[in-house]
Amino acid sequence: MPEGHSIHRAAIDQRRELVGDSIRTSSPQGRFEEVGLLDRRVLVEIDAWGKHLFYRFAPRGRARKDTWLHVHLGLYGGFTRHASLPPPPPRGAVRLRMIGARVAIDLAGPTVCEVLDDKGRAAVLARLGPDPLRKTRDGGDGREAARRLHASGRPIGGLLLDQSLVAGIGNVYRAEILFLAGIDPARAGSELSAGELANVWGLSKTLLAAGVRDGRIDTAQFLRGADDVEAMPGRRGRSKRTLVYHQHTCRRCGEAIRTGTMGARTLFWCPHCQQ
DNA sequence: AGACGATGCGGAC
DNA sequence: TCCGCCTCGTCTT
Repeated sequence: MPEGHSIHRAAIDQRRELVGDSIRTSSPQGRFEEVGLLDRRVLVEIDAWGKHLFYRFAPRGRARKDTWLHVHLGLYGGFTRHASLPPPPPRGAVRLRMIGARVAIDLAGPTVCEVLDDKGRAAVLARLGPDPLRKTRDGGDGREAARRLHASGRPIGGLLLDQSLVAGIGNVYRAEILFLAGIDPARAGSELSAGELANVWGLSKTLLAAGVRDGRIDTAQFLRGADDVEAMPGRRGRSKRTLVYHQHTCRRCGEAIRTGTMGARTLFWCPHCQQ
């Protein structure tokens, strides 16, 4: 489920159906102990930054300050939407259930589900680099991201997973971005030209935005002649189409795709197309 | 019934 | 560098 595109997709969908409502919150599974702090507050905004979601709740009673719900899905977290109210009994381990006036949303398996004040939220944001899916704070032209990537002598394949440099890219997109950019993942960030860094940023924007639009990862659409790439079986019906991630043969040149570990994750690349 | 893996990441060593 | 978190569909026994 979760690279940056899934998070922004969830923000868009939930914004439409939850924002403006007074939300009933509960933790059926019981592992979210602060859940009562949010109950019956009005949800006024949902914001996504990289792989993080922030839900802003209006003050209740005499309180003055907004309260933020911070969610990070981690590796296997996910949302389930219930269109009919009241929602059916929770299925599986539901950490948080939010019931609005129109829909109910269940959250299961997140790495992070916590209540934050403004300060706490700012501290999370301070650890994140620019997000190519955002239009402000250098989500714009990518100069800040290029600066951060260029400042490191570590391999670009690892840098793209470092959320403090660029926020939102995960293991699938890093492989696809570097393939389409024609960059060998082992090259140092400091070694990349301004043009290459601009290209990495542009591809990050383009590929992630397509992921938001499509509701899945489909990078095969960006390589001419790769229309026949087969969709990989996905866990929840959604399947992805990739050019190098979990592929054996290069779609462009036919060379065998190489695999290795970089940034503690499996990296896929084409030794011929990525120099 | 049990093992395994997955688009993530912080913390211990 | 490795472990553990904590979830669940799929595959194996």
